[in-house]
Amino acid sequence: MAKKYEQIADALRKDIRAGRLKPGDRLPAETALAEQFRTSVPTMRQALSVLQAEGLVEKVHGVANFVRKPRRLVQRSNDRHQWEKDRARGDETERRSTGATERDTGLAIDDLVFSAQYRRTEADEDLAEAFGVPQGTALLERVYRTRYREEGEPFSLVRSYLVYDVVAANADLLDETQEPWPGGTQNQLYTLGIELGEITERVTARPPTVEEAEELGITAGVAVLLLRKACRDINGSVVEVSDVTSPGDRTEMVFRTPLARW
Amino acid sequence: MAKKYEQIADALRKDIRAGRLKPGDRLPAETALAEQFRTSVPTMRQALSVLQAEGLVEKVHGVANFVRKPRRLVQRSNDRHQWEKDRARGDETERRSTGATERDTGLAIDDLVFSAQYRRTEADEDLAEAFGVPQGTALLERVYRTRYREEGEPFSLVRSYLVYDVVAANADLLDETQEPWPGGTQNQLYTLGIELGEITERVTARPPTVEEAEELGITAGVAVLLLRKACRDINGSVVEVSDVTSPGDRTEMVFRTPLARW
DNA sequence: GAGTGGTCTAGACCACTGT
DNA sequence: CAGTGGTCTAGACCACTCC
Repeated sequence: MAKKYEQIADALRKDIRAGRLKPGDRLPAETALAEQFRTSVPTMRQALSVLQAEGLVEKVHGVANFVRKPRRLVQRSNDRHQWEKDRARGDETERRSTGATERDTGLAIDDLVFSAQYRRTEADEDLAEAFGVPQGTALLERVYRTRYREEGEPFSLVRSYLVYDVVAANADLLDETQEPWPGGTQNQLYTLGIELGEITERVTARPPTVEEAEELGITAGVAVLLLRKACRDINGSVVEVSDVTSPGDRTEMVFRTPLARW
Repeated sequence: MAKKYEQIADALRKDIRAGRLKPGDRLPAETALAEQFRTSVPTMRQALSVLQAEGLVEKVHGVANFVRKPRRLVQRSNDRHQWEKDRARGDETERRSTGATERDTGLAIDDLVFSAQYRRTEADEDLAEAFGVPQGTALLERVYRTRYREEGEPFSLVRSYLVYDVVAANADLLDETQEPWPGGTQNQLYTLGIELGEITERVTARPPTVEEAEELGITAGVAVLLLRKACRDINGSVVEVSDVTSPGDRTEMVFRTPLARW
C-alpha cells in the first residue's frame, strides 16, 4: 500500500515533467489542492514538501506554491587556476578582457553582476591552522557575490582571506572599490611579488544554514556545496584561503588531473 | 517570537553538544518528550525532524529516536590517481600491500570491507556520450561497496563502467571473484596494454533518493555527493567511467592542482 | 502483544504578501 | 483588507521492532 502523500507527489511530479505544469506556474491554493486530491491540508502540504526537497516546487509564504524554474548550471573547473596564472603577468588590456568566472560559465562580463566587500578581521582557530599562523593574526576578508543578471540570487558566495600585513604592501589591494580586479587574485599577488605553486581544494556538502538558504535562493532540503581552496606560493606557504559556498542543485565542480607518462 | 519547534530543537541541540546527551543515547518516546516540552506530538516530531536533517538525530521506526554517532570522515584525494598509476606496473606483492582506498582513509585493509558485483549492460544515452560510443554498446558494469568493519553501512557506492569488448581480452577482468584486484583498475587496464593519460572528475550534490538513503545509512535531508570520474588513455579516448556516491555529511574530496612555474 | 514511530485527519490561529 | 502559506493542537489508526 502506497503512502498517500507519495502518490500525490508522484502525480504532481509527472505533471511537471510532462509539461502540463510549466516552470513559473502558480499552483492552486493548498486548500484547493487538498480538495482536488481528496485529502487533508496537512497531507497535501507533506506532498508539496517532498517536491520542494527535490527542487521542483518553490513555496512562497503568503503567496502560493510555484513550479520552480530550472536554473542555469554553473561550472567551476580547476583549469582556471593555471589559466589565471598564465595571464597574471599579462598587460591590463588582456587581463581586463575576461575573468575566470566568465571563462567557467561561458558568459560575457555583462551577463554577470559582482559585488565585493572588504573587511579587516582576525584569524580564528580554523583559519590560523589553514594559514599556519598564530590565532588572532590580522587577515583581510573579502566577500564576493556573483549572480546572473537575469536571476535574483547569487550562484556563489566567496569568502577569501589574505594575511593583512602581506597585502598592505600594496594599498590598492585594501580598497574594495578596485573590484572586480582585472586578472583576479593571482595578479594581485603578483604585484606583491608572490607566485603561486600549488592549489588544494576540498569539497564537502551539507544542508544549508537558514542564512545560506536565503542568500543563495535555495530552499531547505537542497544541499550546499562547500569548497575550501588553499593557495600555496612556490615556497609552500599558504598565501590565500577561500571558502566558496554554492547551491548544490546547480553547481558542478570539475577537476582535471593529468598523469605523468610511464 | 521564536517558533516552538525551533526552540525545542535548540534545547536538544545544546544538550547534545554539551554532552548531556551522548552519541548512541536513546531518546524518550515522542509522547514523553512532547509532555516534557509541554507541546503536542506533531510539534515535537517537527523539532526532531530538524535535528534529523542536521544529522544529529537518527529516527528508527518502531524503536526510538537516537543521538547519532558522529561518523568517521572519509577523504578521497586526486593524488591517488598518480599514486595508483605509479604502482600499476609493480609486482603483485607491492600491489597487494595497500589499495587506494586504504591510502585515502589511512586504514589497514582489515578495517575495511569490500564487495563487488559485475554485470553486463548496455550504454544508455548518458554513458554513450561519456564514452563517445553509440548508445547500446555493451559495457561491463562493476558495483563496489566499501564500508568500515565497525560501521553498518558503506561510505561509498561506486558504479564503474568499461567497454565490454575491450576488457573481454582478459577473461580475469570479467570475473568478480578476483576482487579486490591488487593494484586496482589502472593495473587491470595495464594488462590490456592501456595507459591512462588524464582523469576528469565532476562533483555535484543533491538530496539522496530513497534507495541511496537506505544504502548509505543516511536520512533524507542529508545530501549525497556525486562524483563522476572519466579516465582517458594517452590517446584521449575515454576508457573508464565511474560514478561515486558518498554521504555528504562524512565525505571530503580533495583535489590538488600543481601550477607550472613562470 | 506491548511499545514505538509514521501517516492522516480536522480545524484554530498566526505571519506574510499584495491590493 | 483578503488570500495565502506556516504553526500548533488533539487524536485515530497503521507499520515496524522486539520480546
